[in-house]
Amino acid sequence: MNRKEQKLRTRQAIMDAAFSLMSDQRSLASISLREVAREAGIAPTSFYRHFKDMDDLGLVLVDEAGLALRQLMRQARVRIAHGGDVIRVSVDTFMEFVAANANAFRLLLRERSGTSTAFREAVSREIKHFIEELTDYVTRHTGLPPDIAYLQAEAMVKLVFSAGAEAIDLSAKKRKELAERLIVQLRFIGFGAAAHHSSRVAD
Amino acid sequence: MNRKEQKLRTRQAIMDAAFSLMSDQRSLASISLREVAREAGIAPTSFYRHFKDMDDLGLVLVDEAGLALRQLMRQARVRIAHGGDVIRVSVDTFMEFVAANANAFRLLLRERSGTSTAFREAVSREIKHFIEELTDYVTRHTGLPPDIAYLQAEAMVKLVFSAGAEAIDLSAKKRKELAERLIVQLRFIGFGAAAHHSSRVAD
DNA sequence: TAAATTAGCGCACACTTGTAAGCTGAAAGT
DNA sequence: ACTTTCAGCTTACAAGTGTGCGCTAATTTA
Repeated sequence: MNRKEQKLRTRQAIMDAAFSLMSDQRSLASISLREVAREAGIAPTSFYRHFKDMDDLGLVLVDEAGLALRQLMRQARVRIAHGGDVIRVSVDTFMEFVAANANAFRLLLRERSGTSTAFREAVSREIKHFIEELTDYVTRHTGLPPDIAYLQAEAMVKLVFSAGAEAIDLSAKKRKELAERLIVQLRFIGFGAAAHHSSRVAD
Repeated sequence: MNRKEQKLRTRQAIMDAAFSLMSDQRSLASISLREVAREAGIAPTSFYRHFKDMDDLGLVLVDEAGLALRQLMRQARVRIAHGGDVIRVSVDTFMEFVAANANAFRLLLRERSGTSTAFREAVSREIKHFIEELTDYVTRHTGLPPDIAYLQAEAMVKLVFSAGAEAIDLSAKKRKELAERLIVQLRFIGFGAAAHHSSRVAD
């Protein structure tokens, strides 16, 4: 019984090693299998007992980052339920996530426009997930038709991710300013979507 | 005199080689100096007669891509002057650029969240340039105060780039659909910004 | 015309990389 | 108690990397 457990522990050590080798200066693509093994404290060839190759590892890491992102959303929902402005709470929660899970977020950002189709698709899925959840929320709370709600949610998520990318290596102060700007911009979108809808209805 | 000219030609051959080695599967970071030299038809060590190292080359390429982007803006302005919807013309022009200069755009996208601070700053500068030009346009054509015009322009540019990133490996048909969605989203922002302004004035 | 400059080359070196092959010892299964 | 399984190891190799050094041949300068 102890055997499976130990294997899982090593597997986790490999994943931790890979994450910790990432930084603003190193992308996953620039990290070698041997480096990861070294950091994880195993022989290079032992790596293969856990992952087919570095790409295989990468996909698992993307999934993990996506998971963290979904936990973030759940946390945001809890906070919103406790009262407070929806947009502000969401943006603040997101910025906290970016600051706390910088490497995970960097991974998502980089692989979004990276060289591997599989990676890009994996990240794409995570973002789509995000958009769909928000679409759902928007339709339920504004009564906007689904197509417009989707456009609004998509624009918002893209803006938030774009701001997150910018925030990732900014000082806390600058990040706060960025968040404030983002909040206003999100309101533009919300307002615009609502106006677009009512002008259509008026026709 | 022929000496300088030949040198420039080789330099250009190196840059062309680097660009042509890039694709959706290969990033600049994954291309070796030796590969570039091979593609350019020179000895590996001859590379150093033109660039300090691959990073040096990369920065020059980012600048080139930025230049192409600015030419794009100029072209869009010409088209707008010839009549037609501003947003639609801009989006169409942008999408044409993305399709025609896929590798240049990919370079910008990747290095925006890449591992080199110098690269990130270089790309950041290009995008900022873009935003400032648009801010200028918005203030002149809507009479919005500069701070709101900036927020609007920033949001629009971010959305456009985000869509460009998505469009880059899409079929022409899907790209067209994406462009249509983008246009609506940009209108949301324009509308929202204007509404935000007038509600403030009303206070 | 003689001297100086320099783009480009070949060779060489010290590394790093991914991964194949085969061994070992301990845990799990019988 | 015996056998099977298998995580992790060592060793090994071929391929690729960046770059220092010194040469050559042609252009530019004086």
